[in-house]
Amino acid sequence: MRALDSATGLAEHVALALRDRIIGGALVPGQRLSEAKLAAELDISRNTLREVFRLLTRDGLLRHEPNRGVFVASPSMATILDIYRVRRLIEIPALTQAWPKHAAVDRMEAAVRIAEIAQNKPDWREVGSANMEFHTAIVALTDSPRLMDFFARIVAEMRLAFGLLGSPEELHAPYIGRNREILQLLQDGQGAKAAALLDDYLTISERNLMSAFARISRD
Amino acid sequence: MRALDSATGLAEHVALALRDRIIGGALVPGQRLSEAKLAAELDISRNTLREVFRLLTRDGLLRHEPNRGVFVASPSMATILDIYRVRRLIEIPALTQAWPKHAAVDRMEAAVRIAEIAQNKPDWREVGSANMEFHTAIVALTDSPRLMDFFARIVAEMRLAFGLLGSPEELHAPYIGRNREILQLLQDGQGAKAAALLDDYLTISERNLMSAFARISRD
DNA sequence: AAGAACAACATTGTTCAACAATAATGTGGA
DNA sequence: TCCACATTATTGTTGAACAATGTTGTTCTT
Repeated sequence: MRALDSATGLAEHVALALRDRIIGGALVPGQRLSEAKLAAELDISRNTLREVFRLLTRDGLLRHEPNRGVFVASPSMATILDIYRVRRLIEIPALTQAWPKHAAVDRMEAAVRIAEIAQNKPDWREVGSANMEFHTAIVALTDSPRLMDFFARIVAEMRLAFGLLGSPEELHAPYIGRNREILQLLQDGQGAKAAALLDDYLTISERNLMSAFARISRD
Repeated sequence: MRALDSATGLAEHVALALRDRIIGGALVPGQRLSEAKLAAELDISRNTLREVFRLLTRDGLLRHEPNRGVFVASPSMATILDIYRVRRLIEIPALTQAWPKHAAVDRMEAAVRIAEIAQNKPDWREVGSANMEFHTAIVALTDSPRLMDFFARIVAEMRLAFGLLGSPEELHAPYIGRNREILQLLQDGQGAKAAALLDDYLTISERNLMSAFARISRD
């Protein structure tokens, strides 16, 4: 038997580890992942690795081509556009109709605080994580298990894109203060205004991502 | 080797078949699916069956409990509520901002026509399928691969709920004419009005489903 | 007789080795 | 050079085996 895993599921455990390597940029987008090599490297059987692949494919981090293998997903401009369209569709109504005392508001507040602390270290990777958590908490305001599942996939894809782009400071730093404002408005019962601010945020963030993307595309 | 499969992937092929059995009601919601028995019955290996399970779990048709097995998902009222909330969130903006000459409009029209023909046979199961296709086409108006993926899962879960409820006539018949109207408004460039009509449709449909659900819950 | 401890039993989780099916690669001939 | 064909590598699938966990049934105690 392998090492004792914390919860359940060796596959899920390994998937977590592989996800970090993908998001962390250790695996280049577009790169093919050989079943035999990776299975040996991760010290799991091919069958289990295949399950890991399926899990990560579901999250949009891997792409599976029949009889050819799996590849690290490579986000394109179309990917970014689609992601932000989805984010707009989900996050804005979530904020608009949110109940200011919803438990997820505490999650939002905690995320903002963590981001502010990490900003002073500074630890931009943690700022990025906290920012994602902030938006995940926004979706949690809906209490919709399906939306939360769906958004988790979106978050994974965004992290992949961020890791690909590097320069976490310029990608995450500008939004910490804005998140605090959004939170404040929501707590004051002004969900609509908070949503408007979020809309701005999404526009700016999307533009930033796209231009960073254009930059590396010229290489 | 097994029978020659049409496209690629024995697992996907079997998943299709199993999905039909689940949706068709051959498998009772909540029922546990034994790996050994099902693998023998479907004439595939346990490993492949496990992959099938994962595919259907992703679609929300199966529920996986670690070390206990997989079970046919059993939709609850909470499921229906969540599904309709998601449908509203996705379908209404899709229609509102749709381009009347989008290719998906043809899919909508084809779906309406098929439903009208099936209504006269009458073949209520086909009416149901056509109705689903109509709404799938609405989501396709967005050109968002992520939304389309997501909605496919929602559709699968709805079909499971419909199959569970039976009485396809009262569940599907009332909406054929309304779908035609929605299509007409969209083609006339009145996306907003079409969306308003769709909103009504969703309200009525949700209420119908819920009351049908309450009926069987009293058994 | 009721309930708890414990021993079978069954099922899922994971691995391994093998072969089939398909794609990628290399080689020879026109 | 480029096509056809054999070779090789990789994925797809299987079956058997064992470990880990859950379930069930039995016995012992009170």
